[in-house]
Amino acid sequence: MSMVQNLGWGVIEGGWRKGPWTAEEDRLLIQYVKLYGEGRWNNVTRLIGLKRNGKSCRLRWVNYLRPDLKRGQITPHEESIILELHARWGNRWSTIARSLPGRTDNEIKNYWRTHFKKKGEASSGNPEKWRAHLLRRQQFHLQQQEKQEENQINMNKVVSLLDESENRVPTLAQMKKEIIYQDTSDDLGFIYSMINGNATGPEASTEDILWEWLWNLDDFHENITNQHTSVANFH
DNA sequence: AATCTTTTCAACCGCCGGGAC
DNA sequence: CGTCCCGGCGGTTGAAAAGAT
Repeated sequence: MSMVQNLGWGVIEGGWRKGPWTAEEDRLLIQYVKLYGEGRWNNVTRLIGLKRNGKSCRLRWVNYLRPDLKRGQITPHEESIILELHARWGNRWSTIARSLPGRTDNEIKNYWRTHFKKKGEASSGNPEKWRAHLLRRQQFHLQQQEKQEENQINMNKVVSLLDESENRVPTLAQMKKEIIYQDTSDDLGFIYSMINGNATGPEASTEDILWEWLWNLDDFHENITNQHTSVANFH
């Protein structure tokens, strides 16, 4: 096996790079898609000079770089869809993924395996862990709600600004920038501080009630997001 | 603070089906 | 026909992150 120059992670094997992608490699792949579109992945090396085989490039694009990907934690709503469709289809991850816009089969597969694979991991066998899981998510979504309310306030500012000054484009662009910045700030540190602080769970409340509550939060979140999008598109 | 254990998830692999030649 | 190439799928891996001791 003289072709293999290094068995370690992220180094050259037989002329192709493998392992985790660098920012520069991502840049090149994005450049490729911009110039030549998605597909024909084995042309990437020839046309852009990225030393990755076609399969690796495709995977990186569809699972990570695609701009229509929805990042961040799986929502309770999404989780319920995953559970429902998995019950119906089994491990047909790509089929399931088609019902979850912005989520990849890989992501769903990982999620299901880590949360529901082992018998009783979360659901029946290990109530403490399951409750901790629900609590963590509950706190997350509460925080999410606060963030969205903040954004709502900013959005109102934008709207009133729009009303006042008919054609002040630069000001509006500035506000948009501000909102987008807040929207994408992805600091999860608060979750842990909240858990450490007052982590006495929703004691004997039945799961069903909690679920319903989480669903409402989720719907609220989606509402706000949609409003935000429609304003952002209105420039 | 240090080390050992567990979990997560990005990226790999082999396999397969479809289309081009 | 065959066979070669590509892309898509699902299972698996192991480095890094998180958690436990």
